Amino acid sequence: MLEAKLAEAGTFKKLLESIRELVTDANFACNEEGINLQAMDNSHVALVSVHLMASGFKRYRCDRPMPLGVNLNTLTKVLKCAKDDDICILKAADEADLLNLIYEAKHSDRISEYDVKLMDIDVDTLDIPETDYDARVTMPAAEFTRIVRDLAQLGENVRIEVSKEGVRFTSEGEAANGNVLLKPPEGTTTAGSSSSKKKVKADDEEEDEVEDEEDDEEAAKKKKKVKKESAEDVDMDEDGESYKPTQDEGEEEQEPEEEEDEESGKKRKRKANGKAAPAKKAKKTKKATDSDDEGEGIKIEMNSHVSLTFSLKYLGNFTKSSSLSSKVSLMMSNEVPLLVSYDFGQGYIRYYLAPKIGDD
Amino acid sequence: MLEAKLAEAGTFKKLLESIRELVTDANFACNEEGINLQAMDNSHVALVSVHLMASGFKRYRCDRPMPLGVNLNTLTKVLKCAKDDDICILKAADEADLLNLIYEAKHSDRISEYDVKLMDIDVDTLDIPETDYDARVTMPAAEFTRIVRDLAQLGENVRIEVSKEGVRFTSEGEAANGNVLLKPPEGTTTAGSSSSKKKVKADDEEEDEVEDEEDDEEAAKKKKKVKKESAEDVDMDEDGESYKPTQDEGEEEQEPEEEEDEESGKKRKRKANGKAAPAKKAKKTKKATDSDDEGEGIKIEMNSHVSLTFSLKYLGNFTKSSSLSSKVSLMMSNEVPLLVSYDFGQGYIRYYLAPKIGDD
DNA sequence: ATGATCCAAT
DNA sequence: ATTGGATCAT
Repeated sequence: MLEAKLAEAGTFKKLLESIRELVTDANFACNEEGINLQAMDNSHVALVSVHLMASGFKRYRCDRPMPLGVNLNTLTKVLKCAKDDDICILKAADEADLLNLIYEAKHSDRISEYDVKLMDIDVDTLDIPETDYDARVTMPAAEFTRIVRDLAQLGENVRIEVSKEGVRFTSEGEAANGNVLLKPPEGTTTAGSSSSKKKVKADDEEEDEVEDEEDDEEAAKKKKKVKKESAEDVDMDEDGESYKPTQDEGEEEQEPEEEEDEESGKKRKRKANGKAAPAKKAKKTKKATDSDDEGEGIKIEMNSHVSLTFSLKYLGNFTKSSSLSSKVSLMMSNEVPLLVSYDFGQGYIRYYLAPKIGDD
Repeated sequence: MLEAKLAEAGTFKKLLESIRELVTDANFACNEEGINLQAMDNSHVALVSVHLMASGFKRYRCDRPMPLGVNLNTLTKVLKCAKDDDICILKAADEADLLNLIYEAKHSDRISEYDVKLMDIDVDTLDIPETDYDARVTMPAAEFTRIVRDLAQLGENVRIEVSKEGVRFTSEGEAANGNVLLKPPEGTTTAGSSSSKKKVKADDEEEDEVEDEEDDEEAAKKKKKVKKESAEDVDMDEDGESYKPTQDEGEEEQEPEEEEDEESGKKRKRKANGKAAPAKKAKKTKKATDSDDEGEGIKIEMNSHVSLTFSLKYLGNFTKSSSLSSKVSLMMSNEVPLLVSYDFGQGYIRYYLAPKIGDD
C-alpha cells in the first residue's frame, strides 16, 4: 500500500513533463525509501533515473515494494489537471490496478481525484553502478540549456572537453562550426577552500601541489576520482547529525553546523533556526560557501582531461529538467556514458547518455 | 583581412533577423569604409541594401575590399548564439573560406567562437542611382508597422497616396476596405524655416511659384526633387547655414519659430535652446534641426502628388527592421520603386519595392 | 525580450 | 511525422 503526500503537485508535473517525450511507459518503483523510476528512452539510447526520497514528501508510507507501471502520457495528462501549488496525494492499494491521485487546492475546498490505470511493464531495471568520473562540471542549468540549444542549430553532435582551460562545447555542422568555452572563475578548478565536503576536491594532481600540506586521509581521498554524490547529499542529511563528512576535516573547516547548512535551502532554514543565534550569518556564509548548489558560477572538477561527443538531440531533451533545478552537473569519463544530473529538494533526475564512438 | 568589433551583437542580430526571410544568400562587401550588403529578395521583387559604416564599430579594419558570401540562414543561426549584449568580433582572413565570429560575454568568462562557411555568390550588385523622389514621408517606425499589419488583414495590397492632405494608406479586401490617413502637423509639409538645410524643401513646383524670388543657387536646388539623404544629412548640413527655406512665405504663415516647434516634441525643446544661445550650440542645433531622425511626428515632403500600390506582404517584411530604428522614411515617385529606409546609428537598411502596375 | 503554442510546409 | 516559421502571451 502506497500513500504519498506531496506538498506541491508542481514538482511532479515538471518531472513528468521533462521525461514524457523520452519515455512512454515506466514503472514507479515504490518502496519505503521513496519512489524510483528508471527507464531507457524509446530508442534505447539514453537512460533516465528519477528518485524521489521519502523524506521529500509531506507524508510517505509504503509498506512493501510496489512497481507501479504507468503510461507517462496518461499520467502527464492527469497531472495537468493539478495546479502547481495543489497538494498532491498518490495512493495505490496493494494489488490495485489503479494509481489514485488526489489534488487538494491549498486554501480552498476543491478536491480532485483521478485514477490512472496501471499496467505491467517489463522490468529491465539495471543497477547503475556508482561510477567515479574523471570530470564533473556544475553550472547554471539555464546556461547549459542555452549552449545545447545554440549548438544544436549548427550540428547534430557536441563534443564536450574538460581541460585545465575550462569546459569547451564544440559542434561542427555543414554550414558552420562553433564552440563555447566556459572558464571557471579563478582557482575554482582546484576546489576553492570553502567548498569543503560535498564535493570531493576537484584536484588534478598536477595542479594541486599546493595541497600537499594535507594529511594522509585527505591525500587518500584525493586519489579517488571525482564522485557523483549530489544525490547522496540529502541522504547524508537524513542519517543525519551523526553522519560526518569525512573529507572536509582536512582544511579550512567551518563549524559542522555550517557545513550542514550547505545542503539545500529548505532544510537549511530549519537547521539554522534550530541552531540559532550565532548562526544567523551562517546563512550568508553558507550561501557564499555553497558554490556547489548556488550561485552563478561554473565549477569544474577534473582528474584528467576528457573529451566526449554526444547527440545534441538527447541533451536537448534532458535540459527540459531545468525547471526543476537551477543547477546541473555533468559527469564524464572518457568512453563512458555521460551523467547529467539535476538535483532538487526532493530528489533528483539523472540522465545517462552514451558517447558517440570515434568522437566524431 | 577583415576585423570588425561590434560593441553589441544585438545590432547585427536584428539586422540579420530582419532580412533573412527576404534573402537567403548575400555578399557582405567589406572595404575600408565599412560593410555593405545588397541583394534582391528571393523572388526578385524587392531589393535590400544594408550599410554599416566603419565608424560604427568599436574597431574596424579592412585592408582591401572583400566580398564575403554567406548563407544568411546560417549566419542568423550563428548570431542567435550570441546574446544581445555580447561583444561581437567579425574576422576573415584574406583568402579565407570562413567568416569567424567571436562573442565575448560582457561580464563573464564565456567566449564563444563560430565559423561560418563562405560561398561564392554571383555578384549582381547594381548601383542604385541616387534617385530623387517626389515625396518623402518620415514617420515613427512603429506606426508604419502598425499600419502595414492592420491593412494586411484586409487585403493584399496597399495604395499609398501622398497629397497636400497628408499620406493615405488604403487597402481594399474582399470583405472590408480600410484606409489610414496621416496628417502632418500643420505647416510641416511645407518645411518649417528651421528645418532648413538637411531636408531639401518639399516643394512641388506647381505651388511654389512664389519662390521665384530666390537666387539662382537656391532655384537650382529646388528643382531637384526631394532627395533621399538620410545618410547624407550630415554632409548637407555642412553646406548648411546659407540654405534658406523658400516655401513658407506662402500661406497662413506663422512665425518661422513656431513652425519649427511644430515639428517633433523632443527636438523642439532643444531647438529652442539652440536658438536662444546662438553660436555655441551649433552642434546641437544641427541635431535639433534634424527633425528627420527624431521625434514622434510624421513629416511629409512632397513635390507632387504620388499614388502607388504595393504588396503588403513585402512591406510587412520590411517592417521587421523597426527594431533597428524608431523612424522610417518612405520615398516615392510615381511608377518608381518605393524606397523604405531605416537609419540607425551605425548605418542603414533600405528596401526598394516596385509598385504594382495599374495601381490596383 | 524570451518562451510557448499553433499552423503550415516538406 | 517532423521541422520550421509566425504569432501570441508572459
